[in-house]
Amino acid sequence: MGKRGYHHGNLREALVEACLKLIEAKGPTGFTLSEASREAGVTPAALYRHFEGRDDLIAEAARQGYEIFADLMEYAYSTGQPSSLAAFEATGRAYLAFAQKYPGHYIAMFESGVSINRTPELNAVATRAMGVLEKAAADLSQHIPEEKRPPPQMFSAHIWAMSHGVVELFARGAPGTQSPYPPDDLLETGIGVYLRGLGLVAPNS
Amino acid sequence: MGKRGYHHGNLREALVEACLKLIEAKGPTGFTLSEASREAGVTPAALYRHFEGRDDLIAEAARQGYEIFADLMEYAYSTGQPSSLAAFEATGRAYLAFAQKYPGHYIAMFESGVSINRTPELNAVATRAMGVLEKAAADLSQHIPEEKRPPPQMFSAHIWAMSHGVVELFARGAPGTQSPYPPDDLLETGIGVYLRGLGLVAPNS
DNA sequence: TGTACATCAGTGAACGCGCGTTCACTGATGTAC
DNA sequence: TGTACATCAGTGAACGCGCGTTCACTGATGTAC
Repeated sequence: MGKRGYHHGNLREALVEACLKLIEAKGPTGFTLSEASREAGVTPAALYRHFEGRDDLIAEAARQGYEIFADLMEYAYSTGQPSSLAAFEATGRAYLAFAQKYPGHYIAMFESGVSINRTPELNAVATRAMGVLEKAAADLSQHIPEEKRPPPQMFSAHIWAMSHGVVELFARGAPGTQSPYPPDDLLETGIGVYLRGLGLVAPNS
Repeated sequence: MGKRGYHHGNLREALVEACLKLIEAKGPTGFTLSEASREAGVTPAALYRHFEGRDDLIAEAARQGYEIFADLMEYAYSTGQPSSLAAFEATGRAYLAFAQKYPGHYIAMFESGVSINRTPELNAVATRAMGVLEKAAADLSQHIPEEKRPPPQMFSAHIWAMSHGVVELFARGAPGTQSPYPPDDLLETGIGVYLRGLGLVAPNS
């Protein structure tokens, strides 16, 4: 493990990790490929053995992120079964937990400008990940009286938006935007109010 | 107006505009000061007559953004008076409208990493802007039965998070994240459900 | 109206630097026999 | 177990380039008299 002299052994991964670290620190366009190579303990030219360039590197970071994300979301979803409410709330918590534990991946996925259609694999894994959230929303919306049931896609878009907003504004060290509430509580209560608005949880619980 | 030969006439503003345009196109760290100067039709050195450097330039862009934003929010708020619900909803719409009309400013304000505490003026105008949202939320929360009333700061954090999430995910040409609903509708309905959850609008309206 | 002078915004040359990308190379690893 | 050879991951030198920042300068504008 680590470098064993001339051959690194696992350079591709080391470069992705360097990239994640730098993205976290300086944003997706705030670092250079030379920095990433240096961080991995290798000449800049070596990077080109593994990636076509910057976009390719970031896309791989995003792909790995979606992979982890999809797994976490699937696990959370199944954890809450058979209650569709519990499953839904678990995915919400998993979303935030992922963003906090893997900020570099999160940024690569949602803030770097990599297109999800860049490669078929990227598209596939991203679809799998977002599919869990949509499924959880669709399950849950079965319980809403039909006449006041929003389309599940709209439902999940609302939840995704609130989750993403909480992450961006309150979970990162955003400048001057700290709120007196921890992000977990904010998301939990926000989703709670929203679900109450849909008639999915008791009005005065 | 425009450049009149040797003296530009309004270079400071021209540089801010170039900066906004470039931020919009390439993100807050994706452009160089040389590009910005070139865009303004001027030597890179000229920029230093007006700004200390990159951060200073972006901070000024953000400051101007907060100024516009605060005015828009105040106008929207007063428009909805005397109904606190109407005032609140108007500020929500104004938020989204601002983000769409001034994407460069929006990014400089909320995604560039400029600290709101960089200068006293920046802090002051940012506080003024966010204060409107908080005031609208506080007004409205008077109408919530006391025992189920969340703290107004939490209330406004929820709304801000959802608004920001809608902007980031659905209002920009985000990669592969387009939803079948226009952002305006998404935000309107999302806030609607949320307010219903607080008992602020009729359950089946 | 004209002239002399102060002010100051923008110039252009210069600097050292690190960047992305290429290339022929070299040295470590794996494998056939 | 040993040897010859193929493979291939990483090197290091090289390139041209644009960057940020400085500096003494120049030329336009404003103003005092």
